[in-house]
Amino acid sequence: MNKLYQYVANLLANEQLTSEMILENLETPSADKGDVALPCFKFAKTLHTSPIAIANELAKNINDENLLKVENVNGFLNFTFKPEFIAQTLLSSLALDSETIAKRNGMQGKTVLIEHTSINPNASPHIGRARNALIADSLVRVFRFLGWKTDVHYFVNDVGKQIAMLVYATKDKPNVTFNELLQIYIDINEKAKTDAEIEKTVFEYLHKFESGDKKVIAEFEKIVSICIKGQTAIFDELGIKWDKFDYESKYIHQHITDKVLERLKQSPKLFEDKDGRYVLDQRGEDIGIEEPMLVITRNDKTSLYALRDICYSLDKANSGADRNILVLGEDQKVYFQQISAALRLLGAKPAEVVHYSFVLLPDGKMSTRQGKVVLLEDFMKEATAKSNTAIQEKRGESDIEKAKIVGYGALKYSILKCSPEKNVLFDWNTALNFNGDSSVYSQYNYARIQSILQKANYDYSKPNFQVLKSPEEIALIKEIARFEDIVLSTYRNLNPSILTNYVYNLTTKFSQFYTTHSILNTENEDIKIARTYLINKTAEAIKNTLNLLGIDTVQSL
RNA sequence: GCACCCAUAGCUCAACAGGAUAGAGCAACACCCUUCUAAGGUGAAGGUUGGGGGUUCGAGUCCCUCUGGGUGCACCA
Repeated sequence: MNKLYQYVANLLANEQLTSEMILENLETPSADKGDVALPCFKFAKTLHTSPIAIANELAKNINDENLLKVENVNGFLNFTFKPEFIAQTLLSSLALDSETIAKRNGMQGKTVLIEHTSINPNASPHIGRARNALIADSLVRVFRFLGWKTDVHYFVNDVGKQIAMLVYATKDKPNVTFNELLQIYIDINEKAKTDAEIEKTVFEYLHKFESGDKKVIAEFEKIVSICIKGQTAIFDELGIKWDKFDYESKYIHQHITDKVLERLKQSPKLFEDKDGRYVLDQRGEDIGIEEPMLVITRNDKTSLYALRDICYSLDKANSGADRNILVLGEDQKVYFQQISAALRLLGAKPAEVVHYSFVLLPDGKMSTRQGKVVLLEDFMKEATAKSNTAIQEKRGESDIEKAKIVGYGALKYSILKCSPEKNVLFDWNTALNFNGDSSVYSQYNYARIQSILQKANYDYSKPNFQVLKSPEEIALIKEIARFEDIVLSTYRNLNPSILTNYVYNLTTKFSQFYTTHSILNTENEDIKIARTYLINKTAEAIKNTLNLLGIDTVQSL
């Protein structure tokens, strides 16, 4: 909570307007108007007076040595503080570390289960799927920062035609590698269009797998293992990890689907249709289709994906976690509503869902079949190559480790920058832009600060905050002080783009300060020490925000 | 056809729970490196917030409607 807001609220509170009522209405105006503003319009109804009169009344009794001026502008009461008071107030109460912020907000020790990505384990992920992992990974980091224990899950869809197809297509290729699978998958799908035998054999495989044929299960496991290893290796390179991989097949082989089906049979909503399949009648539920019905078994009463997903969702709901979050593509919106309705029918609480829209290319949608995709791996390579070239030009020698930090940062930033509900328009130029609104901008300025701090061979741990009073210093201090609220806002909205906006604004304020004021070459010792302290805190705020986005910093760039 | 999401500068995005004169970056134009990293800074230019109604003291933000894009509409996973 903004300390200046609290100060104003305490200053103004009276019998009619409690400090809570005032706090609710306070906002930050543009810098030329003041530091804190109170719009008085909402009080007009309850107090039966005009907003302007209320503002005048409130302003009348204010006599505070820390205020420079209080102005009533058409019902907005604007407060301008003495800069040294702002510096003192905000910096003395500043917290940027996880421990303090977690404690302050009382979230320590709670548990959140987050399921994400869970893509078909049949090929290398494209950047559309990566959006799922990137959003979720940032949320995991935010929860962890706020003191939560995180439990990150991946639901492996190891049952299904897509795996059976790969098993069929690779049966004569004992040493098939992950990178070959995408093309093999595309080819076999093409071939199956004209050759009906393929489909028939594939379904035989699937049937054997489901009914427990050990040999076929081993073949499925081999392919799935190659896929999961291949996919997680890529995500691992980006620092994205899971705690647990849950296999869909478990719900079949351990007969959990049968047990849940028995429970569903207790409900009048479940019926057997004319073909002998079990169907949930979901009419009357808030589901965005005309006649919502969820078919959960085949006519031989074996499970369809929906039933297995209900079983899995039940497990997650009953895991004991305080919160249960699922990051899911917008294509699954209606389907998720259906699973949620089924869960409620069983007396369980559905997950909280974060939907994201797809990544589009300049000439339209991605299409695996047309080969019109940008693979995550290719994006990673391009980003690293471009940043390494830039490093080479600047430093005279290449540095792959640093190039990866910079390149992967740009990759993550370009995708996380967009609010999840909006489509990301991917084009190489924007994504690999290392100037302006990009992660590189923040990493670069972070490195600038580190360079100064290395030369600052004096103690700056106990500064006199009150010597910081220039507009650039105050603007920077205010921005740093927002850090805690920004993390909480990201947490509340489950939206990492709040972090990208913040780190860019914060860095801009630093860069403006940096170009107008000198730190090491300042004559006045007090100012020199206070400024060094300030840039150290700036660096900490930049680093922490970038880390919450899954982006690393470098000491020099 | 029905349902949900989105539409803001030439392009890509902001605008904290409706608040004051809608902000950045990229591109294009003009400046600033003998001073702590120019992957930087400054200036000028760029807008009827897709169209039309409504609610409100106040609407990019809420409601209705139209247009355009994204997504989905039982027996795939």
